[in-house]
Amino acid sequence: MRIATWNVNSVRSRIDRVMGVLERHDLDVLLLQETKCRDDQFPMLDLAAKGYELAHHGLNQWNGVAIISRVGIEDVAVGFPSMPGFGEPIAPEARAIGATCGGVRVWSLYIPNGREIDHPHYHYKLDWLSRLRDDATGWLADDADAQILLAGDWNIAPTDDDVWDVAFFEGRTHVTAPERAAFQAIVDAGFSDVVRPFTPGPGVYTYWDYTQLRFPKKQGMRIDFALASPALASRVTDAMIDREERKGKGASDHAPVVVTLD
DNA sequence: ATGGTTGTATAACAA
Repeated sequence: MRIATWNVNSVRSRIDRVMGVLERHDLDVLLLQETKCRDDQFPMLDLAAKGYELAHHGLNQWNGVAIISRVGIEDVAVGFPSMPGFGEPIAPEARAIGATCGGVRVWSLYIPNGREIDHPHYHYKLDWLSRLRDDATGWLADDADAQILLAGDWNIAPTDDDVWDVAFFEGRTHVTAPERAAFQAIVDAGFSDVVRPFTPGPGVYTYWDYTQLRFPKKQGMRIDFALASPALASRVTDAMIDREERKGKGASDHAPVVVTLD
């Protein structure tokens, strides 16, 4: 079984690349973030022809998360139970969707960006991660053998090796101590990064800004992660970051992250 | 040069 996560940055503008990623990696499950469309706008025709089912949660042009699966989609959950909204008045956001696919509970997660340190969105980001940690801790408490994958765009570089220049990020989000602590708290709850052992750093990234020729200059960030529960982590036999997908005209600014299970 | 690029509800936007 093979599962990938990818911040696609608009599924409508990149459906051909989505089909290519599914085929190239022989994916059973693809978790997407930033689909940037409502449920009724999702381009499903080619996917259905290839035997894939869809669970999508999209409300507007900004967010949107999806699960594409050819091994079934059961018990779909729109958001995790304690997930907070954002804004004034507080509005729900399409940043998490969960389902059981082929016996694995998968979550496609689009963690809030944070925008700027101490911006209201930054505090929302930390609250969002704290509530995810609390819920995920409960899932493992209910069933220590649960096979759960928390995967997506975390908008956090957990270590200095995960950014191209530490000095550049001073005073910016994604690398601050509270964000890194929030990420580590989920690791401490029992969810381990199953990709890093197969893609050791530094200099290994999943995201490159569109501007400033960041990709050809190899100036990226590792911010997309697949965190697995203990029972699922023990099944992982391989993982890779599909840097090739970032090349060429019409690429997303993120690369797919692919995990292979026994 | 608070600059560049890309997405879409084309905005005094979000990423």
